[in-house]
Amino acid sequence: MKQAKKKIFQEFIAAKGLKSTRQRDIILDVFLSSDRHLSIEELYLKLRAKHPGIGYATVYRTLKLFAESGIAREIHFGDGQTRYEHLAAGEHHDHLVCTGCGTIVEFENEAIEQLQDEIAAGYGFLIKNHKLELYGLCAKCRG
Amino acid sequence: MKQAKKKIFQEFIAAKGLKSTRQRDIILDVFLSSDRHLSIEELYLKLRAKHPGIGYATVYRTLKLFAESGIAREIHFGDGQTRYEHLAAGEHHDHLVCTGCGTIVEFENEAIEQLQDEIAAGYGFLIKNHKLELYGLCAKCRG
DNA sequence: GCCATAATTGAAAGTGATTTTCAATATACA
DNA sequence: TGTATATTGAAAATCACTTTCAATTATGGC
Repeated sequence: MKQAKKKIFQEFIAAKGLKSTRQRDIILDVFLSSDRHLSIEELYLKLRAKHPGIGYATVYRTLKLFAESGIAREIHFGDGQTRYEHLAAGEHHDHLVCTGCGTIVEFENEAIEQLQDEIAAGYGFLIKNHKLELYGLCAKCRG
Repeated sequence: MKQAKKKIFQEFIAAKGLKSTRQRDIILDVFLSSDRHLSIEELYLKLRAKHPGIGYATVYRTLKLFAESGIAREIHFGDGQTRYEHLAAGEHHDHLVCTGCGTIVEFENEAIEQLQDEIAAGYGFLIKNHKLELYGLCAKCRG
């Protein structure tokens, strides 16, 4: 599935008339083998550890391309940091965020998605995507 | 209901040992008589039209106070702008955002809220608040 | 009202995250 | 291989706020 995403990205690059570069390969590789929900800063530091030559701007630019190509999604948890998570085609999930320790849990719920579509339809909207985040305290932090 | 919010804010100010100022009164007044979901920039411009003396920093500071006092809520739609919406006590709603024309529709759905609590409970979380935004095209923009 | 104390203000400087600029370099294709 | 064009890294610029600071303004006691 890592290979599948790499292939999708290569095709995206080719279709756009862009070029395949050493940096993009490295960033994609490190990105795909990282935890999900990594902030750009965290990914940059991880990259720098093995590949000191890679610049900040390149990481930003490349992550945007990942999102554009569909293999990644940008997420904001309101802490001022942008995060990207890698995503399989068609996959979708929402987040539970612990405001105590920062733990992030992913979940999927078909019933909620369906309700959303119904609500949207009621207002004449055609939903393209959505964002659902639940903020609270995890079991540990509830004390 | 505008009066009710003004009263809540006055009480908040008093309880915190803060002062009631001309600027805060003006900003609150303009804020409450504005469309919901106004960005800070938009509110600032609207304010400046009638009250040229009011500074940017004061608007930012005052909106934060509104949020703290409970009469307003900060919202982010991922366009890099912070918005504030005025809110009646205990009120909660979510948003439908048209990515075509920017129209924002508010909605409430008890069934979704309940499902959220169930999901959260399943992971041991105690939910404090949540954010649900549906992005898509409104009836007009579906064309 | 008058004073003293402390909060508030506006302008400007400072932040932090992200973007842009630009000259040098690398890639793709003829 | 040559050439046109995309990409890169470093540094400067931008954007949306936040902080600083000296001047101004409320508030409570007398």
